[in-house]
Order: sequence, then C-alpha cells, then structure tokens
Amino acid sequence: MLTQLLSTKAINTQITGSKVAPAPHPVSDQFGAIAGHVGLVATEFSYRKDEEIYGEDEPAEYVYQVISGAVRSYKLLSNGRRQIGAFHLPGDVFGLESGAAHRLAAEAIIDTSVRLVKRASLEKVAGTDVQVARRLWTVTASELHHAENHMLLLGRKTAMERVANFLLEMDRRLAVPGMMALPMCRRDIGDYLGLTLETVSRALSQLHAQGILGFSGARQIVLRNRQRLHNLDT
Amino acid sequence: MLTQLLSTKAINTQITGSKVAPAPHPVSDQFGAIAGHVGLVATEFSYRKDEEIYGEDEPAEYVYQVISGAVRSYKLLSNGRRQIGAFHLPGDVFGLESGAAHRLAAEAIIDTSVRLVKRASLEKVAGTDVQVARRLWTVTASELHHAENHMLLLGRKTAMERVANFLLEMDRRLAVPGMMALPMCRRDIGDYLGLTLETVSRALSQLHAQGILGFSGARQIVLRNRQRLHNLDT
DNA sequence: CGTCCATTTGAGGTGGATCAACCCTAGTGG
DNA sequence: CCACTAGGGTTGATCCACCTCAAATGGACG
Repeated sequence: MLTQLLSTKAINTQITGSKVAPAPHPVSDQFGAIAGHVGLVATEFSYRKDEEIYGEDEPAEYVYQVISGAVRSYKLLSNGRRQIGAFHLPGDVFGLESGAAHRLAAEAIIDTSVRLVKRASLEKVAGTDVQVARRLWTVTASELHHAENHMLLLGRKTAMERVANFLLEMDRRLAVPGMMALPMCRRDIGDYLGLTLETVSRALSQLHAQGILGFSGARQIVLRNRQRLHNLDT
Repeated sequence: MLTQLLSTKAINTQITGSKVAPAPHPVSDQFGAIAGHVGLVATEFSYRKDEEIYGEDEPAEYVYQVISGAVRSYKLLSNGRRQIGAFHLPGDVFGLESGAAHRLAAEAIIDTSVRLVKRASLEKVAGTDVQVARRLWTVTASELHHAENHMLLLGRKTAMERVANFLLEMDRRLAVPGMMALPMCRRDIGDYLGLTLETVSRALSQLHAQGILGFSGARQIVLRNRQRLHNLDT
C-alpha cells in the first residue's frame, strides 16, 4: 500500500552518496501507481547513521521512501525524554504531511538511502488525479492505524507485552524468515515502547531464558516460538 | 477543518430520537464544503448515555459528526483494560475510515445526537471531487496529528503532565470561556491518559489545592491559571 | 430523604525507573 | 593477526510514581 506511492519508474537521479548507496530493492511491490500517471521526478539520497533527515516543525518539502536502511520518527520533551512514533523500514513511505510542517523529526538509524519527491508535485498531481489523492489518504490512514494500536500499547500494556509486540512487529516487517537483524539499539526500542533500555534488555533476556528467542549478537534475534510470543502480547 | 466535512445544507432527516435530540448547533463553522457540491443526504440520529455507536472491527458504513453530546473512541484488551484514543465533541467528525472497518469502538458518553452520511456516498463523491478527497485526507491527518501527540503523552509524560495536558485540551475544545463542563467521568479520563481514575482524582485535587483550578461539582471546572497549567504540561 | 454511583482520600504494594558495575564485541591501530 | 578501546548491552540493587485495595464522602435523582 505505502509502497505504491513512489514509483521506481520515475526518473531516479543520484544526487549524492554521503556514504554507500546499497542497491534499491524495496520489497515486492507494484510501483508505478503514481508515476505511471505523471512523470514525477524521484530523487535518491543517502544519510549516514544518526543523521537528521528533517526536524520537528520543519516545513514538509519532501515525501520520502526508504530504499535501504532504517529511520526513526520521534518527538522530544524539554528534558530530553523522547518518544519514537514509528520506525520506517525499506519500502515504507514517511514524511508525508497534509499540513505545512513535519510533526515529528526523522533520523537515519543506520546508513540509509531514500527515494524522495517534492511534496508540491505530489499535491499537484493529487489535485488532478483522484487515484493519487486516494493513495495519499491511504498512507496517512495506515499511519493512523499504527498510531492507534501504539496508543493502546503505551497506555495499557505491560513491559513484557510491549516487547513481545515489538518483536512480532519487527518479525512481520523485516520479513526475512529466520533471523531478524534489528537496526536499532536498546534505547531506541525503549523510546519506541515507552520503557527504559534496561527494561527492554531484561525482557529480552527473560524471553531468551524461556527459549522463546535466540540471540546471535544482541541485534540478531531468532524467534523460536511466535505463538508463545503472541500469547505474551495479550 | 473537521467541521467542514458534513454539511448542514444537506437534507437532514430525523430518523429517530431514542431520547431527546438537543438543538443542532455544531460550532461556528462554514459548512457546505461537501454538500455544496453534491446533494449528500445527511441523517440525524441520537444515542443514549453509554450506548454503543459502533464496535471495533465492525464494517465502517457511516461517517459521523457530533451535533451535541460527547463520544469516546476506544480499544479493549482481553482482560478489560481500555485505552480511549479520542473524545469527540460537538463539531467533531468521527468514524471516518480509509479501510473497510472501524478500528476503534465508539460509545456515547452522555446523551448524544449525531449527523451521519453513508461512507459509500462520501467515497463516491470523493472519486469525482478532488476537494472532497482532500478534505477526507485532512480529517484523517488531523486524527493522526492528535494520535502522535498522545503517544508522546502516554509514553513519556508524568501523571501530572498528562492531567494538565488534558485540562488544557478540554479547555480549548469545549471553548466555553470560564466554566468547563466535562461530559466524562474520572475513569474515562484515566483510560484516555493511561492512568487509573484514582491517580486522575489525586492530580485534580492537587491542582485544586494549588489554586490552579476551581470546582463547582466534580465535572464543573474553572481554570484559574492556564499559564501554570501549561508549565506543568512541560 | 434515601439510594446509588461517582469521586475523594488513605494505606500499602509493585512494576518499572534509576543508579551503578560489569561484560561483551565490533572496530582500530599497531 | 592480535591487543586495545569505546560504545552498546546486561545485570544487580534500590527507589519511587503510580497502582491496588479499601473506606469514607458527596451529589444527583427518585
């Protein structure tokens, strides 16, 4: 769904490569839904680990799609508390706003390359093409759907339920059967789940001790029993 | 913004009044954005206190606008835990989905009357009229905006910050200068803020003791110092 | 004027936060 | 190829903000 917004058929111009730009291979998706209609110019760009892509309340000039790597969208509180609203993985569209500004900041979690189009050109096309307008709505509706589920998690789930939920979400979205290679550190996971990094670590250790998951490196995780994990999520 | 989606100019048919139907007087808003274009048939309907409007995962057949009263949208966890995602007050549009089903349930908090249109007819109009399509997107984007702020609250704010935030939100949205008449009980507030009703009550008592707010009945609140409340929100 | 909830208030318990070592391991440079 | 280092991760000990359980109070409505 999200992956249909930006098109590979568009003219991809390599602007920069502040580091390596891994081969663009989003996911198995039928692109061209938009660029099929119009010759929307998409550009590729790369960000290094921890580089800011845009800041909170910054004018929303571009819409992005992750080609490779991973991105975190977050809000900050004065005293340094952070809430990550979403992780964006290859194929995901992010930074799409209906209003004028980005409401969360975005940073590359690891070296990341993105495809981007000018928001203005997208809006222009949407003003003509109802299909495109529909797709913009759908992208935002998907984000809302995720946010609604996440509010339930943040407001009412226990630490173990949150971590189990996180693992299942990543398992589904990283979608590499078997090993799961998490791009983010424990602090990111904590800030996503409304927990501290220590609590995340303890929950993972407990799941490991119960044989529900296996490690091969802190960020290389194998789920050994999705069913039990699902039960723990409530 | 939200209030422009449904139009008073549409044909309002009184279908039922399971109780009284208070005078429709949404807010000061310029309707007709949609019904100006097409003769969308809007219907009025009333729900009694605690009556379900639709359930979670139920097919999304209608889009609603609160005329009078108040509505809570929520998700439940198996063991009875509840997270209220939003309160809908007069003028607010709710129940709009891009997909097939409602992702949260909705109930009247007090006796409530709503205006509603068939989602299918709205979709049909949106398929022709880009303005309407844009408006649907904007409504969903507003909900997402609220959800993003609420994730920050649920994940990272203290009890006092949450309650202060809630009071300021209600003050802004109920928008009756001076007295604020809350339609919802302490449990609803707690389930909205990810707290227990006791914690909400204690925070309100503390704000009262500090002279930041005044009571005349548990749900009749006067904010005496919005600035201090805003500081407490962080 | 009594009944029934909603709300408040109190007392004590606890899940997760905080503070503090310690331990890995990937990356670096010799 | 190996020793060193730094940052990420784990684990332990203690604390505390909020939850839970309980009881008293209040207010709306018959």
